[in-house]
Amino acid sequence: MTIDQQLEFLRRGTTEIINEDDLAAKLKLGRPLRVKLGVDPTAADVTLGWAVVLRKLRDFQKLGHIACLVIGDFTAMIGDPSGKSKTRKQLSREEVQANVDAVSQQFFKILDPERTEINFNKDWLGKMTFEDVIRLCSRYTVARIMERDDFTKRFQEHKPIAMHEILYPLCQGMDSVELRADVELGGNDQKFNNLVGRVLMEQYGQEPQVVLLCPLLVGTDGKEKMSQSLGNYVSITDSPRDMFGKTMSIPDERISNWFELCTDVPMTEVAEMLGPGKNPRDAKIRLAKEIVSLYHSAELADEEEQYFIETFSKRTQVTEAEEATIPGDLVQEGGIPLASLIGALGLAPSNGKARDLIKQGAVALDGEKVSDPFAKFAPPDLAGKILKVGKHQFRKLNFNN
RNA sequence: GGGGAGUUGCCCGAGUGGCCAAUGGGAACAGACUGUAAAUCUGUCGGCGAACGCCUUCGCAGGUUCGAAUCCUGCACUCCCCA
Repeated sequence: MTIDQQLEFLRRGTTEIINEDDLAAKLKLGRPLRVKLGVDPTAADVTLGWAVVLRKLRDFQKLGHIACLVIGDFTAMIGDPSGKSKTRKQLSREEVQANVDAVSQQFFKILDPERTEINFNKDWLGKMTFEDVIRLCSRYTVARIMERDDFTKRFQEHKPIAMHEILYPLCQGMDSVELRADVELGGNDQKFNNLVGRVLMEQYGQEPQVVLLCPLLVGTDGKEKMSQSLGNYVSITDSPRDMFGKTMSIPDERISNWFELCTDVPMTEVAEMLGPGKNPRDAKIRLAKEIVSLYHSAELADEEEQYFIETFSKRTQVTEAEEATIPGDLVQEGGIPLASLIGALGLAPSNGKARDLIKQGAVALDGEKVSDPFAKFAPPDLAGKILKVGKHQFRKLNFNN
């Protein structure tokens, strides 16, 4: 590949590269570049949103470069400033390692382990003395820190900003210095932090890193950015069924964006699928299949398409579902109250809510709506039946005496 | 250091002694309609209980009162102005 082709390849699915000339120059060096990506050690699941950046990192690996992951076990104490100014407790290396181990398995569904380096920023940030910290702080000004729109906004709204929070960008910048990063990848919200890295690297006599930003994937709600805490996410470890279903629930306006960021389907093809006279639903099915194929397999993707069409489009009675055993201690004279069963199986947060759901007509047994919130059933009458709660929760009941 | 304002349910926010489990909005959930889309309409939205009801919740801890989210005291935290 020529340098131009490489640039073209890397540019796909990014919002900004600061700056392209520097990147071209670095690519010309002909050596493997060190491409940094910061990782929060508390995260449990890799979401499709996170995968956007990981996939870009993989693109660099494909060109022969090295992925330098920085596990923010030190910076986790601060947490990326978001209005919660609590200092979190420091995680022990063992705790961090356990998280990292769990998450790396997911990483390597995307990344090439041979070209991945894992670092922990506690190794250098944790060793800085107070004097080092003061010297570091002297290299940056309050005004520049306050440029961060998050800080600006909170300041204007009279919301608290704790002192340690403003150290966060500096910490991340020090990571780049320590790793001698050539490139730093990040989501669009990381722009400020990553740029601080550029400034600090120059201050420490290094060539500034190139910053490459990826757009944030909007979650399944179509509004907020995808995140675990908002519950609008698809995890790359989700079952094929969930992955397919969640993808089908995104608003139409997001289809194109999801194709661009989550799949390798050429955008010209996507434009075609969404063209005039086409049903966006079909494009969405294709999208769901692409995603399932990527993290599971094409076969499973086909199966899920069938299941989806049968169950939700044609509304055919479901015959197979996750098995659930009826807890024996629910059995009482006159049968098991259905609401209690729903609560006990975790299909509703409480029995009261379960009753509400029944009243609202959200509960069915083998396709037959149950509308009496106090309905009771004898276990043998329940065994083998499919319990449906809400739009998409199904359980096949069984009972052991 | 001085003066002032504030802390309510997932979020925002009303409530200043009983009619408050606490108005309203948003979010969320369910139903109808559909393409598990959007829009719209309807309903639910602290826990337990079949129900009268009971329990827990309005920063934390005490107190006054027959009765407190509402009054008093102390503590914690936040914001503003002055230095």
